[in-house]
Amino acid sequence: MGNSDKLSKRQQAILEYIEKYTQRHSRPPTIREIGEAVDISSTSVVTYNLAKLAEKDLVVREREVSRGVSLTGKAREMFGAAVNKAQSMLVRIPIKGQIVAGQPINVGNDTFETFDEDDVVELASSMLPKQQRDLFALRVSGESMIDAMVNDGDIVIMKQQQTAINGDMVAVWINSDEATTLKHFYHEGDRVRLQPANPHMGPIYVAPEDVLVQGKVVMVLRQTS
Amino acid sequence: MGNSDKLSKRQQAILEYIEKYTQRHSRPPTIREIGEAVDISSTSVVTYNLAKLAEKDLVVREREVSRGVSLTGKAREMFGAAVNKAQSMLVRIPIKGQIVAGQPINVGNDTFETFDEDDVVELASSMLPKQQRDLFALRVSGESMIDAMVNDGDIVIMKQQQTAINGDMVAVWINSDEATTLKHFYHEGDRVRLQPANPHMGPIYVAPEDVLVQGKVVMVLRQTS
DNA sequence: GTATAGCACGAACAAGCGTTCTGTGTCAAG
DNA sequence: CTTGACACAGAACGCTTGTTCGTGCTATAC
Repeated sequence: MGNSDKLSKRQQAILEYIEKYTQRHSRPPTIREIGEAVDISSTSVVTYNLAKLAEKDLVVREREVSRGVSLTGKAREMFGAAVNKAQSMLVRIPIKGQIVAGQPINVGNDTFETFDEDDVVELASSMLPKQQRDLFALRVSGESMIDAMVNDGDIVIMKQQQTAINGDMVAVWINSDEATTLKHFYHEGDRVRLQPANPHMGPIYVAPEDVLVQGKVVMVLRQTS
Repeated sequence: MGNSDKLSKRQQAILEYIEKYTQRHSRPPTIREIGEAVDISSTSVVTYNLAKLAEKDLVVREREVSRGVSLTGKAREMFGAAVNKAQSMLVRIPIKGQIVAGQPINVGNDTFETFDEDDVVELASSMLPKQQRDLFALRVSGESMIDAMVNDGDIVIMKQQQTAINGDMVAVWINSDEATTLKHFYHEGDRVRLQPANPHMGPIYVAPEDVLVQGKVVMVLRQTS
């Protein structure tokens, strides 16, 4: 509010330099480095401007500590920079292969610990369920999952489990059909109802011993560009 | 290979301390801070151990620079920490509202600079196109996008643009229908073909002046748990 | 004309911090 | 028993880095 909230050009440049330097060097700059970068020849002028930025809650300073300057969350949001909070970490999920209608999912006994760079999906932990163990990804091959509104080429993030509770979207192998399908799973008395995600389509009913739950779907991703 | 690859307990503790301190303070520790933390009373012993860790490609040192120590990627992977590579940053995309069939998308002229924490999608930059300006998210309301295999509740990540090239998945407003739809866009002579993503459904044809491209879809997200 | 605030500057100083030097102890190998 | 490698230790030093002080210029308010 008012003129006091405006930043001088020098102050704006200082903030940008701190952000860029910290990203690049994994540590904040010194007072002298800031001065050199924004064309201030005196360390006391840098200190004066940092004090002003601290008043505006854009930097935090620690006295008599080398490189004791950091940007506040408010400052980082000014840049639209990705704010890496403790709970929003990147999670890398291996793409274990493909999901194809005519064969069961092969997730094997791999421990997912060594995998190629090309075969991972990176997601923010905030987008995933709390329990992030046993996650893997499969890429859909073919049009057989369209009733689940999952297209050829989509990526399905799954949690490895062999049971389902009502409403779970699961990958099931149906023995009698020799097919894998993605559907919402419901126990109904002595049979299992498999409900497509597409509300215009009807369910199918199978004997419990005819289905094998191969995993629970936690997310579907479609990249269109 | 052999004993020389093993870390001493001191060296292991030093790496862990550097990692933890850097996460917590947004800057690396000093030689003296490391010494205090792992019970080494002499700065020269810390320096000696850091030199050993550098030989093993676990830290990088910069000479005669305060806090000039950082962990290598190899060291971070040892902890199973999320590896934040330069190209894999978290990007936060605001959820600007809903996409509903009977009204055009309202993205307004907002600059996306202030938004609630609850209304963002966090994604790895590796999952997004190179050009990440002008991205926003909309949550789908209703079943009108089912021909695009997009379900009620799905999140659509869009890029703000008003033109389309052939094959782009776009959100278009059709004046004569008074409807928003998501379809693949093709110029065909003097008309526009809008092709549903569901391969079992046929295209619609509209006059170019009857459609308004409101954005290009770059990703669709469905959370099922 | 005076006072105040904002912004700038150089110099000096103080504290932080990394490097170097010298010395010691332990252990394994010869 | 000797030697060499490894790990450790304290002290001193030198450089890096942050703080303080005094000064100057401009704009604004009274």
